Amino acid sequence: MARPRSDERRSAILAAAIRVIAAEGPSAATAAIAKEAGVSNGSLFTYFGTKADLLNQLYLDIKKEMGAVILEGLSTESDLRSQMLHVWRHWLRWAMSCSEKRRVLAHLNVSDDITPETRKVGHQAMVGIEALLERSRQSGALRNAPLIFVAALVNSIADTTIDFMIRDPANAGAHCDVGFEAAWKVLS
Amino acid sequence: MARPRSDERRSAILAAAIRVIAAEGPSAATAAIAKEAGVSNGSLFTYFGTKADLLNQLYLDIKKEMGAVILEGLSTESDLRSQMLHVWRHWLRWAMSCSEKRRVLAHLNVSDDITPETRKVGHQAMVGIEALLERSRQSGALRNAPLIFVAALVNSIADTTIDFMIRDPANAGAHCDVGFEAAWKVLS
Amino acid sequence: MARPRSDERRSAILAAAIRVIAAEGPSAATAAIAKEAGVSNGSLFTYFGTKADLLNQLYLDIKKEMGAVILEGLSTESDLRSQMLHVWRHWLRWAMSCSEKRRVLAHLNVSDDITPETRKVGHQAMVGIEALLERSRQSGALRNAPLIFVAALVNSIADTTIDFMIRDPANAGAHCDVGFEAAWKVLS
Amino acid sequence: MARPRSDERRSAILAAAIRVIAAEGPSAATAAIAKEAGVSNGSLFTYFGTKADLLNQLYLDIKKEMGAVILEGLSTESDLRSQMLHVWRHWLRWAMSCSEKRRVLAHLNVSDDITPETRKVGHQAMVGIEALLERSRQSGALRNAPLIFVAALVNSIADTTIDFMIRDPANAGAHCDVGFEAAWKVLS
DNA sequence: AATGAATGAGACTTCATTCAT
DNA sequence: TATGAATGAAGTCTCATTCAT
Repeated sequence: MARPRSDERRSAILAAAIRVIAAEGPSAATAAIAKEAGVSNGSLFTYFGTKADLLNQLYLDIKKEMGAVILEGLSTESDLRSQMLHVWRHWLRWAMSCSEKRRVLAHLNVSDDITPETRKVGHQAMVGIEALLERSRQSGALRNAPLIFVAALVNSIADTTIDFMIRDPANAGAHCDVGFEAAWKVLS
Repeated sequence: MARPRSDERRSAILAAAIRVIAAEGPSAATAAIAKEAGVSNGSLFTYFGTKADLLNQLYLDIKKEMGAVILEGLSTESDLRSQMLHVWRHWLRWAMSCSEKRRVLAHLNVSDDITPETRKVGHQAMVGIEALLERSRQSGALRNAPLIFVAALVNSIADTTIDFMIRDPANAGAHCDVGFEAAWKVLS
Repeated sequence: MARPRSDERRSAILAAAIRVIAAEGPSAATAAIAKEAGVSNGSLFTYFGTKADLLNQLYLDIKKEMGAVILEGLSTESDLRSQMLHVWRHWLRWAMSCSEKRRVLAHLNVSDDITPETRKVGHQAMVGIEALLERSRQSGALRNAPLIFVAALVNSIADTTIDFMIRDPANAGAHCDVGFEAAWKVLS
Repeated sequence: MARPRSDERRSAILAAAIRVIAAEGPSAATAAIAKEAGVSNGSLFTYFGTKADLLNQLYLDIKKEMGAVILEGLSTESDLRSQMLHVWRHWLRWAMSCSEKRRVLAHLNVSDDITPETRKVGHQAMVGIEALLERSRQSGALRNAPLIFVAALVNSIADTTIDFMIRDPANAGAHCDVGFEAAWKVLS
């Protein structure tokens, strides 16, 4: 009966947080985020009870989007390498086009404000890719290492690759392929 | 005589900074660092004009130590793989035994307080390893990629490996070898 | 029709205010009171235009109830001491059983939000007792002091007595009698 | 070797707190107190770690001063009534001349910020008077009641008396005597 | 040079009150 | 009229940096 809590506002705040945190890091003031969102200082706290809350939800939002984008349109029929390549390109293309989100994610990955619980949930968003990795490494040298270790390795290779693509966009395509080469070698 | 007198104090502050920042992140208060160093609040600022200053010098210090440790005792006569393995083990062993420094480095790597200039200088500390990498990848698939890209890839693989070694010290040796396997595959 | 519709809601808010303010003091949030009353945030302000409003009305409500309870069943035929004793016991018994209201009253008695006007009206609720006091002190040592001063003295003795009864309920009866002894001595 | 922490500043803050809290209650802003003290906002917190800290120390300060003033110049040779009268007059005169301190004390007496520990220590400041009360009531009607109850009764009579003296200073002397009359009756 | 008190800009969060629904 | 989201002023406390001693 009252003005309903608006998803639009919530999203506006999250979007603003991305822009501001990408620019200033997670120590950005909530007031700055609110202002960027065109929302009052206090309003931010009706949507997110705490700054840490906002950070955690932001983390999950981005992580989930990333996980979804990566698997988008993946055909399970093609051979593994093709599937991995598909995933790889989706992944890096997303990261290139949402470089702010990626920056934010990088910041939050080392932030003490993100709870272990949140990290666990965030990890769920990546299980689809892990499954693919599991199959891909089946006959590779690392077939007996812990899967999450292998996943982390591939992830770090992707991250590094993205860094170079962003830093040197002119050769983004080439970097992307080099990165894939490296990742695939690790798996096989 | 322009430098403040006691190198000891300077070192004490840096060492304290490592402990405190490892525990609380780079947002740790300068007062906390000074206290941990057994030095007064204000004294910190005669050795480091600014908090950012302290952070930058700390970054360089650690980076340089890491670079030096890694190359320590490297014999240039053995074959490349052996040399790389030697480096790899030195590197990860150092990271394991100085986990606080590593934590700090991880924090500073994403800190906005570290200037590009500092990063460039820090990079110098790694050129020795880069030379080895250059030779190692000579006949590998990535022989035409930018060297610093390849170096970054190997670096990120090392970082990830260290994470797992610290998280699961019981299997540190195994993780170390898995990581090396991955890195070597990328190079060859 | 100028009044908002539901007296029930109004009462619910006042009752909730007693519970919340007894627990948290007069700085309790209006939102907390509304919630405790099962009423919306904003609704509170259609019944009480202002937080200070609510506090003032609450003060009067409790004061009036107290005044009424005290005189309840007072027979004007018995001798003065018996009447006073009757009043005294009613008074303290009420305070014991409504300790939240008493706490609130104690808080509001020193609150800057209660206006002089409200205090004056609240005082009216006590005139019945004052009349009895006036007769009781007729032949006492304080017969020439201002009545309201004497009333205030007796009132403060009652308050102090109640404090002890609440703090040490096991001996509430004894404390009650000691308090009466003191009050009666002041009057005679 | 640095600028020493100044007792003067500490006192200035406490004095300012008295003025501001007397006027606005204990919810007065620390910033207002600092400003009134001619001290920076943050400086207040080097002298009192917390607002509650300040309040507690303020409470003790006033309570101790009151306790000292009351006993000042008390000759133990005169008869009990004279001693009590001496005390009574000292007490009320102090309260009259330091009405702000008294207001503050009244506020803090009901504040949740004052810890039980502080209250206990504050109570110590009054033991001198309690001893006198103990002797005074020796042969009175309340000789068997708990001493602290009797003390509280006398205290509340004093408080009420002071209220009237402040409210009606023209007759302060008369009120003072009436109050004493009442208190003495309670004891005898 | 060393100390640590002083400063004051901000940070996060709360809350009385207003207003769209 | 009831609701609860929106507002923004305030409040307490922290902290990098300066400065008196």
